[in-house]
Amino acid sequence: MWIPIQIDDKSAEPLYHQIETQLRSLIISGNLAEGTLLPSIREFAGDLKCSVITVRRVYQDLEGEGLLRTRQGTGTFVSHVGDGAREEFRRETVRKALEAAVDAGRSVQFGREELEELFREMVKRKYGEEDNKGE
Amino acid sequence: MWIPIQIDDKSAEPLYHQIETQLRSLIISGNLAEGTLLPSIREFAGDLKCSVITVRRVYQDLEGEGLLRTRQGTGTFVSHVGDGAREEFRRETVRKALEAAVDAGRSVQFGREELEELFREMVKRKYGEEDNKGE
DNA sequence: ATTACTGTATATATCTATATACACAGTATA
DNA sequence: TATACTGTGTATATAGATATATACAGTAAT
Repeated sequence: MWIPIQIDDKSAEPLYHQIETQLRSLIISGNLAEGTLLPSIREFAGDLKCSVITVRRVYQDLEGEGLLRTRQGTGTFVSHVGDGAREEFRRETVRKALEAAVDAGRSVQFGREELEELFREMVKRKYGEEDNKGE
Repeated sequence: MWIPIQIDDKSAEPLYHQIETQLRSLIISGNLAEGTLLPSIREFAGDLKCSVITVRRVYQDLEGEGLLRTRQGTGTFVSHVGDGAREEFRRETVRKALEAAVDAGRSVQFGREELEELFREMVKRKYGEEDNKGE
């Protein structure tokens, strides 16, 4: 099975992290349905041109997050993520990042309005084009 | 001269980073006026119970950001930060953090409204108490 | 049982971040 | 110039993050 993962060699972001982020997103978004058998660590490593250890780490991490289930000798599957757990997970991910951003603002004496203004700008820039081109 | 820096030994945040963040905040906020002679790296290291190298790194980093000026043999001073540069600096700091947060949201398929809602919650939680106790 | 797949465990290599010691060099003043 | 401060440069220690090779163990089908 083919999983669409794009690796950027020039990025400073660690290899395992790039894979994790993208695979996680595929699962959370439902692009990989519950029960899907993922490629074996060796096959996936071949596709991604990395070692099996790196793929294994990704599978292990996502299993730790409850997104995958593994059975030795059989393979690694997309596990069932209840709506509650899925929402909790999505929310926590974003909440942490937002908290860091608000803390950053406070550390340089950003006022509430000032922060909100900059946030609106960023949202517009990042979400704004979605109506035009659906990449 | 005494600089109010609080070190949390239990924190996972690196020592140099805790010092940098707080000292930067003191300068940006104007609590340390332009031209102020900071403690020597040795004196400051004594206050903070860390090595002079760590203090030096802090001074060096903040000098790189244009917040400090150093003259060998004389000392390290708070440099003049023009209003433009100060605003640019504050804005960039927060902009980066906000961008990371919005990217995190998009990576888990957060919609615009959903993200804005969570942001409002966070702002309320972090800024909300300021009317009650002025710490 | 043999084969050919699965994932697992251990040990290791490499790099970066963090923190340090200590010898060196500039500055100011008596 | 001697002294007593300032910051600087080099070399090093330690821990954690990142990535790997290789030998091991479970599963399923022949």
